[in-house]
Amino acid sequence: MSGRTTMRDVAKAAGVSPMTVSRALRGDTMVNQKTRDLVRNTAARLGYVYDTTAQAFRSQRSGFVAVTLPSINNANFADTFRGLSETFGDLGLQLLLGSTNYDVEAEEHLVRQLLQRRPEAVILTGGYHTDATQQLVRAANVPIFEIWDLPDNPLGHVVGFSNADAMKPLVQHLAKTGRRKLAFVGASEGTDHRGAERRRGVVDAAQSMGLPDVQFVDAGQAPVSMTQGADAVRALGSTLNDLDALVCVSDPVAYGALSACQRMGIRVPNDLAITGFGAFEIASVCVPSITTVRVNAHAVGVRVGELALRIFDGQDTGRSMTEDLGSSLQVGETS
Amino acid sequence: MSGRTTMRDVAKAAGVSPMTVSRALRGDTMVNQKTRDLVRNTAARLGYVYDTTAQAFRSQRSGFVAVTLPSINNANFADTFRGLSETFGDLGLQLLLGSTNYDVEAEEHLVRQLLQRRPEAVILTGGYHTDATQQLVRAANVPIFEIWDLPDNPLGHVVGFSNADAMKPLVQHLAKTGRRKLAFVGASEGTDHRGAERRRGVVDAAQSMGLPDVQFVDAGQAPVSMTQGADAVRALGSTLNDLDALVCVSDPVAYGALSACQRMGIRVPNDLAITGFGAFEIASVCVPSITTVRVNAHAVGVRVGELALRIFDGQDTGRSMTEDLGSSLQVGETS
DNA sequence: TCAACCCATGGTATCGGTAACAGTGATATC
DNA sequence: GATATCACTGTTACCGATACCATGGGTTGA
Repeated sequence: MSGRTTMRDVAKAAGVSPMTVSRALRGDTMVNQKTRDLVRNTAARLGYVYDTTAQAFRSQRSGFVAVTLPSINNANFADTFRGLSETFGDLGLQLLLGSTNYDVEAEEHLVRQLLQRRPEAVILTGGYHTDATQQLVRAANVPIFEIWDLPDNPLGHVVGFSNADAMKPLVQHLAKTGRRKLAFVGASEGTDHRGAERRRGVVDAAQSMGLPDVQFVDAGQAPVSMTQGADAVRALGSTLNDLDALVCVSDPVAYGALSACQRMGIRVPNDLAITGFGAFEIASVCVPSITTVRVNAHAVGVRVGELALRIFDGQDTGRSMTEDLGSSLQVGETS
Repeated sequence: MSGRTTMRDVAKAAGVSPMTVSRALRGDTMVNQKTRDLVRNTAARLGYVYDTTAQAFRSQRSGFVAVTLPSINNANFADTFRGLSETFGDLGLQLLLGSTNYDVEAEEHLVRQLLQRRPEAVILTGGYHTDATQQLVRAANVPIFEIWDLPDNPLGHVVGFSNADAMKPLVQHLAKTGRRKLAFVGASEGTDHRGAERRRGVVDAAQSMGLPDVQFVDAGQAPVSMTQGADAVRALGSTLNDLDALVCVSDPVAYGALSACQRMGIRVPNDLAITGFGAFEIASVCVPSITTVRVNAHAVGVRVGELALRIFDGQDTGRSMTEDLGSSLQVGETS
C-alpha cells in the first residue's frame, strides 16, 4: 500500500502467481490466452506500470544504448540520432544520449557516466578519443560503434565515411572551373577532429592538383556557427580579393560566408566561389544555392542499428565491421 | 568471476565491507579519508564500474528525468534540451529524451515507455495531450512540467510563453508600417498545436486592428521545413501580388518563403514583408535579415531545472508554478 | 571512573522483477 | 492401461546496490 503497485499486487488481484503476471505482460512466453487477458485487464484496472529498472536489474539487460554526439544542435547529427532512434526503437532498445560539445575530455566524462547504466552497445561519434575513454568502452565488453569517420585504429565497428576523401571531388570541381587560390574556413586547431580531416583532404587534393597553398581561416571554437563564419569572412577584408574560393567546414559556415559576401558586395560565384559540407537543407534552399558534399546522416544511424541487430542475433560475432557510406559532391550555384 | 566486478569484489580486495565501499564511492557519507582513498584506488585498480541500475533499483530513485520534444532537429528545441541537460546534470540527473514528431498519439506511446523507467520528473513540450497521457503522468506522482506554451488547464508546473500573445506586437508592427493584407504560412490543421496558437494570435490581432481577414497558406505536415515554406509560397503564384505580408510559423519557413520570393523576383521588403518565429540564427544572418519573435529557448530549460531543484529541496511543494518567460519582437530587414 | 557521545564500520534484509526448475492435469502413443 | 509428451502455472533463489540498525573504540565531562 505504501509504495506503487507491483506485479505482486496484480498477481493477488488476478488470483495468479507473480511469475504468471510477468509472463502475461511480456507476451513472449507461453500463457493461456484467457489468463493473459485476465492479467492484462487486472493490471490496467489497477493502473500498474511496469518497472523496467527492476527488469533491467534482474535480467542484467539494461535496454539502453549509449550514444555520444558532438552537438545535438546540428541537423546532420540530429538526423543520425533519428535514424538510430527508429532502428533501435524497433529492437526494444532506448537511446541514452549525451553531448560532448566537441571535447574529448567531456566525452570521457560522459562515457564514464553512460557506462554506469550498463548499455548494451556504445555509439561514439568520431574516431578520436582519450586513452581512458578507449579503455573504458573496451572493458564494457559490448559492441562499440564509431560513426561519422573512418578511424585508423577502430575500437570496434565503424559506420561512416572519410572526411578527407570527401573533399577531393570538391577541390577537383573547383580546379576544373578555374579556381586556384583556395582558403579553408573552419574551427581552431584541436577542437573539431572531423573538420581537421576535411581540411587535410583539401590541402592534399590542392597539392596533388598543383594548386597554390591553401590558406586557413580560423573561425573560432567548434561548432562554428553561421555568425562565426560571417565574422571570419568579414575580417578577411580586402584579402578576399586574392582568393578564388572559400571551402567551408560546414554548410552553416558557408552560408555565413555567403551572407557576409552579399553584404560586402562580393559577387558569388563570379568573384568568389563558396562551398560547404553536409548538404544541410539551407544549402539547396538559399540563393544562390551552395555547392556542398552530401553525406547520408540518417543512413548512418539506420545502418548502425542494422549491424547491431545482426550482432545481437549472434551473426557476425567477433569480426569488426567497417561500413564506408561514402559521400557525393552536390554542385550548387556558388561555384 | 563469471560476471562483472561488483562492490563485493572491491570490498574483498580492499579488506572492508561492501557497505563501506558503497559509502566511500558515493562520497556523501562519513568514511575515514584513508579508507576512502584505499577503496577508490582498489576500485580503480580492479576497473570497477559503478552500477547505477542496481542503485536506482535499491534506492527507488532512477536518476532520470523524462523529456518529450516534438522534434530534435530544431535549433530552438535543441537549445531547450541543452538548458535542461546542463541544469539537471548539475543535480546528478540524466535526461531520457524522446521525440514525438508533433503527434500526441506518439507522445502517449513515448510517455508510457518513459514512465516505466520511473523518472523523477516529467517534462512535456506543449500543453495539449491525449487523455491517457494526462492520466499516466498524473498517476506517476512526480513533478510535471509543461513547456513552450501556457496551457489553460496545466497538469502541473509550466515554463513557457503564450504563442498567441507573441504575435500581437508583430502584427502591430506590420500594421504600423502599412501592411494590411496578411497571410499566415504554417502547418496543416491539427498537427502543430503551438503553430495553431500563433495563427490564432495573428488572426485575433489583425481583427482587433481592423485589418482584412488573414489568409491561411497550408505548407503541409509539421514540422514545416524551409523547402515546404518555399514550395508553398511558390504555389501562391500571382496571388502573392494581393498580399502585403507573409507571417510564417517559424524562421525556417520564413527563410524558405524569402528564398522563393528572391527566385520569383519579388522584392522583400518592398513588394512584400516576411516574418518568422523563434529568432533562429539564420534570421539575423541572412540577407535581408528576417523580422522574427525572440523566445529564450535555452532559458526555458534552465528555468525548469531551477524550479525542479526547489521542488526536490522541499520548498514550493504542492503549489503549481507558472513561469511566463514572454517573448519579444526582433525587427529585421524583411519588414 | 563511568556515562554520554561521536565517528567509523559492519551485518542483514530488501527493492521488483525473472531465470531456472519443478510440478500438474490433459491428451497422445504404444 | 502405463508412459510419454505437451501446455501451462507455481516455487525458489537470486541480480547488486543500500536503508536501517547495531557495534566497537575513542574522547569528553562530571
